[in-house]
Amino acid sequence: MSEKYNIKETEEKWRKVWDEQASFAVTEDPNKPKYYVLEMFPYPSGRIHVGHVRNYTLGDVVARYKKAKGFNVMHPMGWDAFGLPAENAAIERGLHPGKWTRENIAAMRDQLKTMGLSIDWSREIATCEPEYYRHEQKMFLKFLEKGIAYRKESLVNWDPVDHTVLANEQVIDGCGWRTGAPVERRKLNQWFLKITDYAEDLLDGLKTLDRWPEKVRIMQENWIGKSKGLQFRWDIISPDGSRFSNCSEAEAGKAATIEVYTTRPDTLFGASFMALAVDHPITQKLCENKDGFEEFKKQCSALGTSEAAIEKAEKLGFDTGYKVTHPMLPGKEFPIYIANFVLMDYGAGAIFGVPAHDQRDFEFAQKYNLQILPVISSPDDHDYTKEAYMTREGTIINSEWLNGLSPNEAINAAIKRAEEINNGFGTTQYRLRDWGISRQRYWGCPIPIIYCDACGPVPVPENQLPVTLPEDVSFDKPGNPLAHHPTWKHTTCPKCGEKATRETDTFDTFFESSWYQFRYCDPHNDKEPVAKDKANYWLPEGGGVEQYIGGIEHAVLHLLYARFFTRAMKTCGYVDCAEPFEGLFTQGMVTHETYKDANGKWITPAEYEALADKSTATVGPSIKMSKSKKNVIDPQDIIDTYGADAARLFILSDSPPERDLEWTESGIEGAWKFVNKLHRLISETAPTLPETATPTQNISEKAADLRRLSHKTIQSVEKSLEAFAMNKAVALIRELANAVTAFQPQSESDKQALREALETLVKLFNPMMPHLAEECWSMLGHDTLLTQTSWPQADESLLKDESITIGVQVNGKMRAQITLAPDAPEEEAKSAALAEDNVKKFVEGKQIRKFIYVPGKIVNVVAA
RNA sequence: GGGCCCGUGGCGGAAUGGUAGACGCUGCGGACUUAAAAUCCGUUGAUCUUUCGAUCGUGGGGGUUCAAGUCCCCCCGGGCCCA
Repeated sequence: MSEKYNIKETEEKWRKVWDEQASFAVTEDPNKPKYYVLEMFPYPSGRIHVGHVRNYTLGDVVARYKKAKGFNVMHPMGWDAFGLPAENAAIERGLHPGKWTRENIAAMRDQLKTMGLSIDWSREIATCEPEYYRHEQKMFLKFLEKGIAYRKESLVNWDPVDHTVLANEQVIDGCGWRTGAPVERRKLNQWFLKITDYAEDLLDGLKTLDRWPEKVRIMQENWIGKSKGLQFRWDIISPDGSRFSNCSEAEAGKAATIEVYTTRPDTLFGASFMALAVDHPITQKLCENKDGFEEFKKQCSALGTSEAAIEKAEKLGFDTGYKVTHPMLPGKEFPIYIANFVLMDYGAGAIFGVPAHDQRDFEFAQKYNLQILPVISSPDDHDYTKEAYMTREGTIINSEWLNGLSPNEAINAAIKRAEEINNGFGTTQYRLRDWGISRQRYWGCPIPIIYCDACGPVPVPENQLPVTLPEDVSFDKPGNPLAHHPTWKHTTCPKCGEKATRETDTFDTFFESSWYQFRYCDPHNDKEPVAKDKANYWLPEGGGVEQYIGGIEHAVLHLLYARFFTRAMKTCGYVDCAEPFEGLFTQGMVTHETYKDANGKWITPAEYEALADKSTATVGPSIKMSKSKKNVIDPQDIIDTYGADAARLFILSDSPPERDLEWTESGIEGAWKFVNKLHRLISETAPTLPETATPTQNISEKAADLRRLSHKTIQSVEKSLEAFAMNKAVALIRELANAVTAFQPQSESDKQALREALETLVKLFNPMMPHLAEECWSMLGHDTLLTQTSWPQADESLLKDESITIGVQVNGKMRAQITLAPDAPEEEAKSAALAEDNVKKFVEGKQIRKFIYVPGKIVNVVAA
């Protein structure tokens, strides 16, 4: 009767139809509410992985559902196409990064297309193409004009073997990831964006993002790290007891001072040393000609620049021999050290050490035998000889006029006193640093600047944009191929016409992903990044991407940069939007069990399955898929074997999307079985159904039940999808499918109810399994596309049950069940409950003290 | 050290303070089949009980409530972020 479902053929058929009819192409339509669904775009590594499948399936469910609900949905896709892996491929395999990238894009586009995503492919972008990056060069120059971009010297991680700059994540245990050589700290001139100017606004904006996970907002808040503190001065004393002066002759005699910033002025009196950054302006003065200082400087530079590395490293200091006087304790002096854990970039590059209340200071004090004086008595007998007490709870002690206060009171009191004696002032600081955007790389967007000996850095004139990358590059030499290129960087100064050279650095690739949400609105505009009217339709003032979806790993950097960039673009008049992403969802990872063979070597799931004797192998925990652990599943194999719909269904059904999903063979098989079951159900039933699903009078009890379930399921699936609970939506759909399977129509009206149930079912599973849904819709006799059909409307009158079974408790324990109308009066519930044998049994001989009845929910008889 | 999240059957997971375990996977029993696969039906928290049913049960301990997986306090374990 019914043929086996040919998944591959059918899925291909419908994708072709959608494609030919441009079902997902979208334009601005002022008569429809818009809905912008965006998933974080992929890096074109060459093949999609299961994480992509999860990400894009989630987005597609939202996009298809919202489309059916009548929204004008934009669901675009593109490629985060610049980045280091392309250069690595060039070095390892001799492929040009551009060729490698574009081939990968083509391959991955084909793969993504087999997933059946409702994407408007006409909006596809690739950030490595001049059509894209020319606009960010223009924007950069505009930022420069507005003071949002600037140039300054800054520290980088330098690989002395490769002669190259390393990102923090390329520094492993203080060594270059490729060469293994100890990394050095170096100073380079680099370009920065003034994200710190927006720190307060970025913080304020977080409060409006009520459709973001709390966790991400907290992470960003911590990253911005607003703190109130005290900035004040300490006087320097020379080793011979005279007041030190680094001032000019004219000012000689005045004491030199060090500006210090602290968030913990409450611990002021616990100070026992002062520590300066190696590159603090005064450091060189204090250490001139001191034995061992140059050696110490080298040690510090070997540490690299990442906070994590500094945190882990042993705390080392160099004693300058100078002292400082405590501004609040006249006559009290402390040694000045240069310390490896103090960075010029943080605070003022100078700290006063309070070993009892800061862990780094504590470690430092132990090493150099400095006093550890507690100035807060902890409520819980803290052992000050073991570690620092950093909590802001307790009472201030050993602190003169601060004694007896709480730490928070003491902070205010200390600031007040410093201001009174004109020694300092209360101030706000941010942990957030300006965004360094220079990368010494080839495969990125060239920074459009020309350096002229006479004129300095000069912007590339607009008519010479875009500055494109040269194609003929070699990766034979270490370092940046742009810098080695024989001709590319040589040009003339746009101002004076003399010989000049181009900036050979390129932008950090976070630059591209900071504004792509705007580019999708107007992807082929060659005049400007985005036309204002299009931007204002999709991303208006006070609106953003309705649903953005991606991994939690981008919680801070990408999302913060994009929020900043949006503001910078607004400042420059490009757009009116303030917050780019209104709704954010962060999905969990996809994990898989790990396997080791008898020799303790990692083996793949397939190799494990193929073992003759599985007991020789060990099965490890289910962890994030990684090539090194070999627990990777290739989604293409899955789609080829089970079809896109089954892959999508499985990914949605087993776990809530925010949690980790464990990939299992039995899970994907279960999904595949359900796909086939639905197909069988509809292909067998469809021919027996009447043409209309008009509900009729006098229908059977069972048909009425089925109708109620159909309509209740519409409502509950809708609710689940709105709440991003895709796993629950799938469960509800399975329930309806089970009810439909069990339903045996006896009459014409039964069959109409059945048609209604089936059509509802198909519409409801369409967002999850779109190919199958389209096929079933067609089998049900429709010649219009389901993709263009609206979401079913739940009939209010069918959402209520005529009778309902509720539990009866006696003293809070379940004893029986009664069935009555949902709105039955208390008297009726009481008599029904007390008539139950099992209730009688437990009430017998007792007095009913209380009778609780929550209509439609529960009865509780309290008896004693 | 601080902040946030999580802990429910053999497993993934459901449960506006109101019948804990929906839905699925696995297992077990059965139907169909020469046989198997596929499919379909039944069953599947533990213990006790012939049945009806009873007792226990959401990491542990306390509390609030007629009623707690859910709310509050303490503890244990795991994860993430910040120090």
